[in-house]
Amino acid sequence: MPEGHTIHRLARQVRGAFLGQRLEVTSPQGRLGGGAALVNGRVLDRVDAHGKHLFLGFDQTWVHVHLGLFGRVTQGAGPAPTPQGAVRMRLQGAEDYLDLRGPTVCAVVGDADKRAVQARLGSDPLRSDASPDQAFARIRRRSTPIGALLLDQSVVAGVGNVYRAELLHRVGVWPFLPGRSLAEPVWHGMWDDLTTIMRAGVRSGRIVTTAPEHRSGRSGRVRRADALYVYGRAGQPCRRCGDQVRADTLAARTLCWCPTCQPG
DNA sequence: ATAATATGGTGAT
DNA sequence: TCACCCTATTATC
Repeated sequence: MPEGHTIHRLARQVRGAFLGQRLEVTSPQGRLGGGAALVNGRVLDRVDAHGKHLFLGFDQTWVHVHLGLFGRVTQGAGPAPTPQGAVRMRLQGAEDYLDLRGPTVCAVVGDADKRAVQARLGSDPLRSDASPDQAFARIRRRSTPIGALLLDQSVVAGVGNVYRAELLHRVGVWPFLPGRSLAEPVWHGMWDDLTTIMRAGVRSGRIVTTAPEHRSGRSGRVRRADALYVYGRAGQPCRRCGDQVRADTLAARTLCWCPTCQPG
């Protein structure tokens, strides 16, 4: 679930259900620990998403959330039921409640801490203040493969293993191309495409990158097996050219790519 | 029942 | 590069 689109969608969801409300904030199974008392009973006045980080604002005091690989959020109507499993944070608003489980980060922080986190993050294609030029400046001074730089959150914030693989395939870029060898027009094409597919992800709540002509099912909802070009498809035929999708480890994660569509 | 796996990240070696 | 944290789902005995 959690790449940048998930976090921005979550931010939208939290704004819709809780913004402007005085919230009951509790931490049934720890994590927020005593921090819950610092924001409990206060008004949620801002919700900010940057890359994979979410910040819930209570007048300069923030709850910093990072879902990591396993984090999940459930929201429901009415008063919250007895917590099931390890609920790390629970919000109770006027009409809805929200439970957070399995996050890598869930902590109450100040303004300065929030700024420090964001200072470490690169441009987020889903934010209005995003700068593709800043990202490119960081890419072009590295010899690291572009496939690794895309996962580096200080270069581009919000890209995960699925968007990395799908973007590289859609734009036909060789994953091992050194950052400094990436031509500027190619980067701008990548940025635009990334913005498109990530915005679509926020809208639909899932990652779908295939064009209709590359799906087996012609109509209706896009089937799970039809949604992606290469991610998770090692050894299977490329949807575009039929060549075998291969898998390599890049930046400590498995990257699937097509040697024909993405030549070196 | 147990193991492996996963869309993430940090800190030690 | 590895160990480790966090959890749910799927695969394998």
